[in-house]
Amino acid sequence: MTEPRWLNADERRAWLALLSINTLLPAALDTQLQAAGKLSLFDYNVLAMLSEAEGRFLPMSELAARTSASLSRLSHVVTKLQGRGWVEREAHPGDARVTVAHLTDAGMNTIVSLAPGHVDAVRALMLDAMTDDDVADLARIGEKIVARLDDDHWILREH
Amino acid sequence: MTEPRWLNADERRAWLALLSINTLLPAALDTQLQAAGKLSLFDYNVLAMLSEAEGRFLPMSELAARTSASLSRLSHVVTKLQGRGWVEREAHPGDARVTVAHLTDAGMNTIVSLAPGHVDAVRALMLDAMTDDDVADLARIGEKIVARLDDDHWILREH
DNA sequence: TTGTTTTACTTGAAGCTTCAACTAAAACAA
DNA sequence: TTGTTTTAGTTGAAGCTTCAAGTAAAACAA
Repeated sequence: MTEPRWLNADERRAWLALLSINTLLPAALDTQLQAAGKLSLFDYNVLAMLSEAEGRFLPMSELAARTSASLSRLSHVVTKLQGRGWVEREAHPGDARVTVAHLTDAGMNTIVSLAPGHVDAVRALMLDAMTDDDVADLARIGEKIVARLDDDHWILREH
Repeated sequence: MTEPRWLNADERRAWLALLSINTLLPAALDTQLQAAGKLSLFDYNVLAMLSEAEGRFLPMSELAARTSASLSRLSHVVTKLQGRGWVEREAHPGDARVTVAHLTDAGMNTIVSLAPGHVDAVRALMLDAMTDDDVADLARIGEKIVARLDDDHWILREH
């Protein structure tokens, strides 16, 4: 019978802080984006990832990877975004299994108009609380955790 | 016309890492808890916060604060946990507006049996990826962000 | 070639969260 | 006291996410 190793003080502080950030930060960003354009943080990220991709399109699988989402979740959301005229589904020329999500001009205009307010919110809610060293530390530690959660996560790919 | 200040490399890395952790970590912990006891991470935290409170009870508002949740969300979840016999609702003696949530013996047994597996998962998914210094840095930076999001958040109260 | 497995995605239902509206008691103001 | 505001919580509906099941094409195996 092995005693479970309990959390020490720093471990507990780190874990509880992450848990709280996890709930509060997306909620605050959702509120901002909902007010600015009636979309969620996840919706925004789908549009943002497409806007940064070459040709503004990506296969559903790749888009799911870049938004850390399940294919099912993404499929439902793309259907919604398609209904708003921001995204279109297209066939992949080489592989008939693949669906390509394509950001429309209307979708591009939407993200361009929302980006400044969203970035301001990210700054106001977290970055402004931190020194430059803090930001560098968080980037380093955050990427370690991401690597542990998913060792070939797209953000770890060298650019 | 002011140009929006865009994110620099470290800011972008920190933000994208946090966003990914935010999606992947709760999902992985939900999976573990779902398999171990058919409950969500949020359900677990409600039970955990009650189990650590004196007398194993807390007003709904205080429990909502300690789980970073809205009262509405908590109310729905407490109804569900009540249905499973893990929590009871009681009247507050001094203030008739207040509902007190009380962890039952069955609820206590549930959390005691789930805690070791949950802590192991938290270790495996994030803490084991970090050095002791990383953990201390994350605790410090995380609490700064929490303070920015909610300046009198319960985890910042001195103990 | 034919059968099997894997990959990529979609769908509908069930469960969870948010939102707006509501109730009721406590606190405050005149 | 009476009226107003604030606090504490609940509820139902709408929207979102997950889950299980399904489709169809590509890859692989014999």
